[in-house]
Amino acid sequence: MQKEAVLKKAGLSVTESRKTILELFFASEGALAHADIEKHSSINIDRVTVYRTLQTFVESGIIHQIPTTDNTILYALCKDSCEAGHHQDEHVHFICVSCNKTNCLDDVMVPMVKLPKGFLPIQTAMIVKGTCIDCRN
Amino acid sequence: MQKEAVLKKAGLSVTESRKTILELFFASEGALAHADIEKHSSINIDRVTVYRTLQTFVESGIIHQIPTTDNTILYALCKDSCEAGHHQDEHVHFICVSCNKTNCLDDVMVPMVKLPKGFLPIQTAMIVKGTCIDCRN
DNA sequence: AATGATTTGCAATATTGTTGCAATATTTTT
DNA sequence: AAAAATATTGCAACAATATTGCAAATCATT
Ligand SMILES: [Mn+2]
Ligand SMILES: [Mn+2]
Ligand SMILES: [Zn+2]
Ligand SMILES: [Zn+2]
Repeated sequence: MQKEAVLKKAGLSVTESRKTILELFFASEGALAHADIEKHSSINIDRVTVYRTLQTFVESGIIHQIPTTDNTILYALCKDSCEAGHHQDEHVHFICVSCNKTNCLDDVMVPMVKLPKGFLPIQTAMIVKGTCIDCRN
Repeated sequence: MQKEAVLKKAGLSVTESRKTILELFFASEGALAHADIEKHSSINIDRVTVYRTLQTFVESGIIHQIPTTDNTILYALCKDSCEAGHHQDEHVHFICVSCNKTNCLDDVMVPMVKLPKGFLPIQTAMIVKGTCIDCRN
């Protein structure tokens, strides 16, 4: 889908900042952190705008978050099937310890897991750390 | 195991800060973030010392990290079987969206998952968000 | 108790995140 | 196509979080 189409489908205004950030996600192999976006965007986008755009994109179901253990949040494009408020991204995420890229393994679904009595699951994330296919040489 | 024993087993000096922080983990039901420790420790521990202690504890296999999507890192006690450099904590973590506590589900192991050719896993984390047993009333 | 090694707290600095508000850009209406 | 209404952006100021070097204090060893 085109940048503008994605924004319009989500009911968002089409602005330069949003198109530029979306462009970055389209072009990127792996997931992006706030800092990546601030550094690599073609035009200059204010730090605050980046924060707000990422938040808007998450809420609109355009991108999803990937938890990490380094005080950053990673973001990656959602499938078209994701919608505002209701994400459908239960695939596994792979963080390469060598190149440090994070991949969405779109074809690997997060397996169900049986929880103790009383725990009611809503959403499950699975993050695998290891060596990615590009780094195994 | 006693506080001092834990530290000695890890080959660490036994200091007031370390005992106090360890105490907090023993007393806490759920996982702790840096901020929790800074706020709730009985004696006053400098912010920098808290950072350094957490790092040391992770490296020594005393605590393990839990990834989140809110720019914090959560920490919880490891099993006795964990050792420096080589953690053995592949259990599921449960974050309650109501009370916001994070539990180690020590008895729920992270299931294996088949990765695409070429991806070599080292460690897997699984975080379930939902409603915990205490909040289902 | 004295020595040496490690840890701690402070200060200074850097990085990251939040908020209000006026200026600008976008969408909708006329 | 212009005007009006709405939404977004950037700036500034601030708050919160994280990092580093170094001297003082604490801890382990003798
Ligand atoms: Mn993903
Ligand atoms: Mn745990
Ligand atoms: Zn790699
Ligand atoms: Zn709860």
